[in-house]
Amino acid sequence: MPTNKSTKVPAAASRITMHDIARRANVSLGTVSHVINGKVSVSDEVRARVQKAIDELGYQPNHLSRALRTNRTNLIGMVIPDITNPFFPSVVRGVEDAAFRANYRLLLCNADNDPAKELAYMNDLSSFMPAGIILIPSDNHKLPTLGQYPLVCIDRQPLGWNGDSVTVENFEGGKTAAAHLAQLGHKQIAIVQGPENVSTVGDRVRGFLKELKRRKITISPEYIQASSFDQEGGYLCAMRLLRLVPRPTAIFAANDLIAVGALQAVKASKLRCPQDVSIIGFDGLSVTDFTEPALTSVVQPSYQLGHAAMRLLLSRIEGDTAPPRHIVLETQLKVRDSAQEPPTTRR
Amino acid sequence: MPTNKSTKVPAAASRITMHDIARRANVSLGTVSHVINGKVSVSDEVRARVQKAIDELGYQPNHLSRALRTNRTNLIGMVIPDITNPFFPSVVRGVEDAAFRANYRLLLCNADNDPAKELAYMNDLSSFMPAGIILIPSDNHKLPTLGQYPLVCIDRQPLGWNGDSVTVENFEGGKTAAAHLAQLGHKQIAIVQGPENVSTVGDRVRGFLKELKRRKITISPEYIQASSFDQEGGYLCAMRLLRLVPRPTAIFAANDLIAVGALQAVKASKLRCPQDVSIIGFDGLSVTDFTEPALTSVVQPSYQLGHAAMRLLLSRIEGDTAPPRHIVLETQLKVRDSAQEPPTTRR
DNA sequence: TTGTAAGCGTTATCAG
DNA sequence: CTGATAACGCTTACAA
Repeated sequence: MPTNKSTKVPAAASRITMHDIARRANVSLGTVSHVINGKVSVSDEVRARVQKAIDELGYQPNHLSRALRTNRTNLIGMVIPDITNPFFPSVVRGVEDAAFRANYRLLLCNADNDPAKELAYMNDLSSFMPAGIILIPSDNHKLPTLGQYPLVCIDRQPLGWNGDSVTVENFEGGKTAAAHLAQLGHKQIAIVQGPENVSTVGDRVRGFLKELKRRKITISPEYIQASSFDQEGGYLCAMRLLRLVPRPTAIFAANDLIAVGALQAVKASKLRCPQDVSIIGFDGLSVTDFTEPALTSVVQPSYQLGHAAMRLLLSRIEGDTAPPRHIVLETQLKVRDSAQEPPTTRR
Repeated sequence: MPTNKSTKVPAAASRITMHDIARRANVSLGTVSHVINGKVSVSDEVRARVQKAIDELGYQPNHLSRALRTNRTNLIGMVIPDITNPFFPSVVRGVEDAAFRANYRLLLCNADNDPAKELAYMNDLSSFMPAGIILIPSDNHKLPTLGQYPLVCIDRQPLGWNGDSVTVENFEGGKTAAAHLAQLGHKQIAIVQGPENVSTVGDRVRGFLKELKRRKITISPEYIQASSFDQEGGYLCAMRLLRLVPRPTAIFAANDLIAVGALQAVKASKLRCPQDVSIIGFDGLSVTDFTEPALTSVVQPSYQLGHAAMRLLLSRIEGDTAPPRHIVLETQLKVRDSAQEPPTTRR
């Protein structure tokens, strides 16, 4: 180990600054700035000299000092509930791709499904002077008054939020799922819904029920179970449903993890899916490819969700002051192997 | 729509600064800084006055200007191949949790498995004066000379990299997998390995082969297939293997997605897993819970990988100048249902 | 077309 | 213990 009497880390070799460029190119600091930003015209000769110096010294502008001056960074704050939830990575990717193309960078925060942590992050983010923020709320709690940057909410909507948003047609998606089961001939249909304080869930279930009603299919209260948004919850709720008499011939799960749990419950009950019980999920996670049978599911365009949100945010950043926009993306039924005709009507 | 003659967005209400605090508390700017940073002692009376002003005005320090002065932000740059790959989210989460606790924030970049994009991001990151960088390399390409901040490499190792790193015992993990299959009685064992330019893969396969050799189990070259790191690759390679005579009784897959593909190939070939063909994967992704049968796999501690890397980085940030450290985490065999005795030796 | 200088919000040095 | 003041690296009027 090298002897080092000083307790301090030696100062890192400092970066190349515009001063260095100016000195080497024999021009003033302002001129360097002019060629870099291209807002003020500069003679070709000087421009070339400056450019040469930039290349030779490998100069890279300092985002921070620039931000301090212009009052805005090229940072986009993104606050999500939990990157570990398989629905979110592709949303994040959608945001990042759109951001990267426009030369913005992503400051990612996991609020951990904790509104307090979410708030802490939102406040903290403002210290970075972000160009804008994208939020996937942890639940539908009310948002405190925001800072001075544009904000777009994705997926779930905070209570009373009427700023920009990008969501999917949860209500329509629910209807689609109901129509599919009804068309297959199901009459005994059960629902495993998710947590009540998540706005998307309510919409899905309401759409589902509405479509059933339209088709004069009634569903008694004990056929509706509320679960957490995971596999265990789906398993437990489905177990309860499968013991009912008459046993439901189909189960609508409010998301795919619940659907996977329900599938396991069917198997654990020595029943077959889809021959005895059909299952239909929501989300279109890739895990639905791997189950046996592959899950029929209402697919959300998760990547598009992020991408659209970022594009909307960009327009705000560029000064678009139109009234709040609410972009709603379509869902799509992906028919696979977990739903077919109910046993009684089978030929 | 409101009439708005000006094309410019009205200047946002500017944030509260230290000047505002100073004015309200009737002290100088420097004094405010002193109470905030606590490095210089301040009389209780003045401290209270300043603190009161801070609370009343809801002051939050500006990270950017602070960074400009101190030459360091509380940002951690993290460059990963693709957040959409199910192995990475939990690594990211591990990093973020450790970072958050120490009051650092995460700047996340998807290099998209593209070394050029990776390099671009690494350069760009330095413009934010990050306190440090965590990199999961896209492949084993050589790293260019880095900037002045500490860097920790996770998982895959760049060629010639001898700085700090956190990896898992891929070699040992491979041996474990081999030992498990051998103990079950398998003799006809095949391998579907991943891309050659990813350092982790080679280690897994080498460990696997070494253990087989030690046990005097030979494996002919056509039993080893190279696949991409995904399900399709696994499916195709496994299909080829299953047509060989004698047919392998077990397949070692270099990662879980490959294993899932292999499982589908077994089913498509009208064979049963594990009765006819055993499969063992690597990673311990949650998808292995959902397949039928559930996959036996060598589990990597992905969250720990990120967490340990961030803690190592923190120690560097705080000035630890010890020689490069190479942390190697253990893998663990998770025995589930996809591997059992080969058909011939079954009682 | 080029240069000068003020200022963004902090920290840190040095007098008072 | 408190207060001026320079400096961090950059942008931007404005002057030359």
